[in-house]
Amino acid sequence: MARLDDARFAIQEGIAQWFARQGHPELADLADVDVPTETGHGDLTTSVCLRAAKPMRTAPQALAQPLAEFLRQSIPMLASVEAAGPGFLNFTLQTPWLAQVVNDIRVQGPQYGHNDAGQGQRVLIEFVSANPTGPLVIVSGRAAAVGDAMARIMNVSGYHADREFYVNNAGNQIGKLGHAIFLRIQELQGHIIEEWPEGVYPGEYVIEVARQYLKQHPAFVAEQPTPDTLWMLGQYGAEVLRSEQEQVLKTFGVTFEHWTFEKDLRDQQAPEHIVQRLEDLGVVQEAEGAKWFMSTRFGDDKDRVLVKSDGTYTYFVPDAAYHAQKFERGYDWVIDLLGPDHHGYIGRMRALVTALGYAPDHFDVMIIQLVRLVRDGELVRMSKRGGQFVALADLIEEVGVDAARFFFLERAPNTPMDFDLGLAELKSNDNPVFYIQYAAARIHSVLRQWRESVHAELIWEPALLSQPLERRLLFVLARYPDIVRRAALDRAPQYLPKYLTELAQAFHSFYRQHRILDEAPAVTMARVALCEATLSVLSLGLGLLGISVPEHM
RNA sequence: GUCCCCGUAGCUCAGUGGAUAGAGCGCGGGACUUCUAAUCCCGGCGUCGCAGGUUCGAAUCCUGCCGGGGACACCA
Repeated sequence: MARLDDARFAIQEGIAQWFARQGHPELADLADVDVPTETGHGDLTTSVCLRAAKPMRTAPQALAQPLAEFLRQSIPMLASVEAAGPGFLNFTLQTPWLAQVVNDIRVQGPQYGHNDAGQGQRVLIEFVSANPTGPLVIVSGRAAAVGDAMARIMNVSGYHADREFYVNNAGNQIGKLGHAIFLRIQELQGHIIEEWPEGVYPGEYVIEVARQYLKQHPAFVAEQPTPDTLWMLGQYGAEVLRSEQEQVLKTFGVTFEHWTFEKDLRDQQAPEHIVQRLEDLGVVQEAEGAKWFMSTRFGDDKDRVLVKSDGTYTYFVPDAAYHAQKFERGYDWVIDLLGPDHHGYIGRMRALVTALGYAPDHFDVMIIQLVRLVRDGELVRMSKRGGQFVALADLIEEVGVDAARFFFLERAPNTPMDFDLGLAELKSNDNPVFYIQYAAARIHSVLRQWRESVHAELIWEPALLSQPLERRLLFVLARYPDIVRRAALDRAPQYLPKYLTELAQAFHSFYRQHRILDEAPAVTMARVALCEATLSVLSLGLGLLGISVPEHM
């Protein structure tokens, strides 16, 4: 149990007791106890008097005074309880009690911040899932950073989260890729390609794939582009490109527990099965020569075609089969990270989940908005279609994994972002990643000198951490478990970068104001303990983001 | 036309129905013979797009409107 929660529960308990004594036990539910948004309103605050005044037919202030008095006397870890403003109660924690958070952090070690928000539920997070027809682009990096961080955050929040990459290696685009490879091979074998057919990838990277194929199959001669040949080349290219994507993601610190291939699902006749299953449920009808899923019955805008009049499936069918399979695999939560162009897809997929009898509110879609690259205030153009684009691999090479991940995670996933290349490259105070890492490096440096020095081993004394800047740092450290839990429940990884910036700031202020090593031994001991705790939380938090913790900078 | 997301400080953005709406950047000033100055300290009057509504209380919830972006295929 986290320290701040202990205080929160003690206060809620006290409030419940007091309301019970007033003959209103039901009002205890109104007791919110939160960290105030503004400093100067205590460590924790409640608006319960404002909420309870009406049902009790009295003024908030009339409740605040006696309740404050009661809580002051009944809750030991409180230093003060103040009635303030229109009827808020502001609580200040006893500093030595708060200082014990340093021990909590030491004792819990890597478990600090773990919480049970997920109650053991299994979660499948599907993300990136880029078509295997080219290198990963920038927005895939954003999805990778967000999906991976969400998995890490949920895994310390009582969920069992798995990461999954879905490979669309069975659709038309594979044929087009095959065609592009075929044409490139022809080029390499001396043909001149007059013009590129519509829809065939002209990207330069295809030349490399073609070259590689020829190296492995020197006898191949590109003459007739038969469907079989194009399909075979497409499969070959898809696997080469998918494998390159996997490597780039690995460099980026992102690995997947599962890779699911559309082709495997097709081979297992999953599309046939899902159509059959929907037919058995009586939610399919034929019209205009096609088979339709009556998704409007389940809240969708319009019904969706499953089987076209030419007898082939729409892309929705394999996707539907895939999502059904996710739930069948025993996941309690299915989370998809999708691009903004897919939001129309949410309604039909949720309708499907509902039709199949799974819990639609356990199907979450996080929309990952577009990323625009900016340098010196100007847009850096990227366009996959034109064959020129900025690849994720280039971005990583240019700004490094840590800066890239931090910038992607800093903002709410579902708002469009400008990625400032100039700022990310900067190894200076303006770069927020270095600001946080610098705090860790400073602590490492201090602790190194501490270990190398001659000193007595004392038990550190919490009462010695009483300076305002020490207290501020203690309080930020105590908030960490809350931040992690909220990030997990709200699916909001951006809470962590913000928190870590605050933590680094609290540390830098403290460090600038106070000496650590050349104080009286007992003071040094307490501050060393505080530094260790800070380093520990910085490391845990950066770890959840997949960002390194340097010992030197 | 229908639906979704977004409009908050010069810029980039936080903001969980609560108090005087906050950070970073930029700009100006100051601080190192001291454990890493990649740091710290000081400086913030903004129609929270507009108008209604709900509420003791709204940037936050509801309705309408304005502006920006996106989605609305028997394409994937």
